[in-house]
Amino acid sequence: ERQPCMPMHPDRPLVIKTGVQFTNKVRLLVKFPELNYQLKIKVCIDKESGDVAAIRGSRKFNILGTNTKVMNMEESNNGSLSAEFKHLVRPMHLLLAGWNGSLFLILFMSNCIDIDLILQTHSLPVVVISNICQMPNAWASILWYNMLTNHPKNVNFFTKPPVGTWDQVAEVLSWQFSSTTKRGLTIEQLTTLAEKLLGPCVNYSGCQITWAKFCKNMAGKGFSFWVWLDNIIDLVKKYILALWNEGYIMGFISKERERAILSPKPPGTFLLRFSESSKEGGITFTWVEKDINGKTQIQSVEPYTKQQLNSMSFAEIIMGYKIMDATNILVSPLVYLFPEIPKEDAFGKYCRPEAVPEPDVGGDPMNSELLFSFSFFLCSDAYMNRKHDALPL
Amino acid sequence: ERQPCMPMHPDRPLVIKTGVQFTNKVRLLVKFPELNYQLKIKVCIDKESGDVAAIRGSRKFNILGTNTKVMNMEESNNGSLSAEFKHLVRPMHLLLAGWNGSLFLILFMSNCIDIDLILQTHSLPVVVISNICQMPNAWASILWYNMLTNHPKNVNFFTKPPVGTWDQVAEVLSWQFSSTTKRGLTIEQLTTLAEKLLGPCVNYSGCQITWAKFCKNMAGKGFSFWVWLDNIIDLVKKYILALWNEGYIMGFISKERERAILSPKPPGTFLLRFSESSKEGGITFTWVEKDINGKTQIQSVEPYTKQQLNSMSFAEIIMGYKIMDATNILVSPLVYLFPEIPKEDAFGKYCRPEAVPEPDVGGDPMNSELLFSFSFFLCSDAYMNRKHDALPL
DNA sequence: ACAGTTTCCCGTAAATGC
DNA sequence: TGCATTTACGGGAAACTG
Repeated sequence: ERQPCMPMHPDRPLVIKTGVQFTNKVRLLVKFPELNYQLKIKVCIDKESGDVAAIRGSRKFNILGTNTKVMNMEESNNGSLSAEFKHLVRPMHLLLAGWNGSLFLILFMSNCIDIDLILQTHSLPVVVISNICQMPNAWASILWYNMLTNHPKNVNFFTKPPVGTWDQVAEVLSWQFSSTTKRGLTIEQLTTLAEKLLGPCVNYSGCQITWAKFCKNMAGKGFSFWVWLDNIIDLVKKYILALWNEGYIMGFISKERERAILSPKPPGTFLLRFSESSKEGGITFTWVEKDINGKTQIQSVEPYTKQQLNSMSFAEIIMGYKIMDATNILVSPLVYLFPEIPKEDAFGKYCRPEAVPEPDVGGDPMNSELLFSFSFFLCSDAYMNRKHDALPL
Repeated sequence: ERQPCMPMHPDRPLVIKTGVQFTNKVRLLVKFPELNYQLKIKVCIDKESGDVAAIRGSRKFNILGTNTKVMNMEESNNGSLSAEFKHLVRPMHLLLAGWNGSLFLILFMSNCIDIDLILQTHSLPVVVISNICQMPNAWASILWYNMLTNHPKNVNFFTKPPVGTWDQVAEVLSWQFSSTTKRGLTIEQLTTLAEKLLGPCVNYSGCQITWAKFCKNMAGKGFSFWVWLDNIIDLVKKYILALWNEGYIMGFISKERERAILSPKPPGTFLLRFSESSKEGGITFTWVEKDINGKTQIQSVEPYTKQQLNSMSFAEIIMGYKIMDATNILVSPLVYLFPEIPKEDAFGKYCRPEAVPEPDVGGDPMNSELLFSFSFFLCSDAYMNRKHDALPL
């Protein structure tokens, strides 16, 4: 049977794209020998509560493919029953009421109605998207939900989304980096982000952040804080992963603080920072130089975009960057990566034969506990990865 | 009702991609007033002959969407009957036996069996592809078929594909340029192509070219003559259309002839030519210069690819190209476009504000006659454009 | 093993709906 | 009218298959 190719976002469970396959395995954690070979599981997707009653009158979503399966013995797992649903494609019309209300449940029910417990379970709330461009917002919803509630099926969560504290948000943001790269966010980086969300403040701990602050357009900008940050995460993963993993990218630093830490440094000292104005994610460098009068100047280039990084690696750009000096000679203004790493030491090894980025980054993107929900004795791995990702339960 | 967006290849009828919509209109050219409002047309796709008998036992292709339509009065067209089939999506399994045998027919049949003529028609043979990367080969099949036969439905044409003469092939090749740009191929360009196909020869007229020569991998190369040329056509259309339309691109010229015509010219004379080694389509320039000893040298750069032309237009590349001269000063080796057009006159206007290519190129890619087939009184526009292209019949 | 063919699905652009 | 959302489909890459 055909295996789908690796999707771009295997690390973002609980988001389903219409027309894209996903799989889901249901296991029976308790053995009922008399039920072997006759337990059927039906799957459907709905906003309802999970009661069997709600299944009638079900509407809006079509789950394509077989939606009923007979559970069978699992070889690997001490003989417990399981059923794996594949090909749950789901393409057609749905009535999403905007992002806020668009949480759904995937329901699993058994045909076992002759014993007096109803075997059923469901996923955590999922978000359905129709185009990959909706992934950032969808993932933001998943993050906010799991950050702020342990409720297993509150599909109306976003009708009045709770506020989070900066401490919670900070943990989630750092985790978004650490789960897909080898490095999370430092206190300094997080403080810069806090200032971006909340304005200047002595201590951000305990400050409240609304869903709107997190995911609605920032004042005067055409994009939200999260979309901006998510594009930076994407930039890091695809273009500058090695440099990020090495810790060479300060990334999030305010212009004021940048000036403060660079000014005392010798000319040629530079740091790498993300663009604040670009929605698409950009990275630039800022360096110290002395002007003709010997006055210290802080300079930087226009941020590099993903397009530009396609044709040359950022390490090569840094190593090769030259400007015209006062005597009309081309010189590199970049000498020491802040605080004082010679740029050759930091970036030389990523230049020569074509800086090969390391695409293998491990890490579970979401605390496993959050992703499972139990109801009676049925268990669904709500971690709805595509088929390549065998989930050890 | 939704209109699909403009496909990339509206100029390549008779090629159908699985999963992509196409439309087809059937008209009744003779009026039978008593038949109005009760004439139904059924469509199907098959390798068979077009006999009604062949419809039973039809298999392999699913035409999705409504495959039966009632013909209705056409407002614009003096009250004749017509039926337009939209959404003839066709996605699933088929049994193609390789490119050679993969011609199919689209059959249209009416329900009118109470009068003793059977109203039916069919398309010219079509090629079904499953990925756009198969388009070049598919289009080559269509070209070869229509170049060499007038048979309306010889689906077995490629079981023993006839040879063509160079004269026929030359006409088709030139037409591939003239139908999508404002300029066909000159005798000189065609002669270069003939030499590539047939080797050195005094007079190519009457020489025979096999299907294999045209469409199977060239000796020692991983691609066919046609794939190479088609990628050049694509390069021209997408990246250097204006320059091509102006006639600035000599393009096809052998290295020997290039040397012969450039050598007598003053240093700085250059011409533009396509890469012979790149499957993907590349363009380069070759110029005359004098070496330190005053000896005439012919120089050229590595061909520019589509990737590189994405970030800078070819005109800008030409205008900005500089090399280090003997005294270590950057100079442009390009002065006169062959024979003696100052490069500023030719390319200056395509540089400044971002060379805006003119995407509007008219021209019917294929002689209309070839594209229609008639059977009794039904007529199908086998020119299966997507919906944007209203076909004046 | 391999090459021809199909499937998968992202990402841009266009169309649609609200 | 504008914005949110969906559809269309090219294109790169993986998977499949004879």
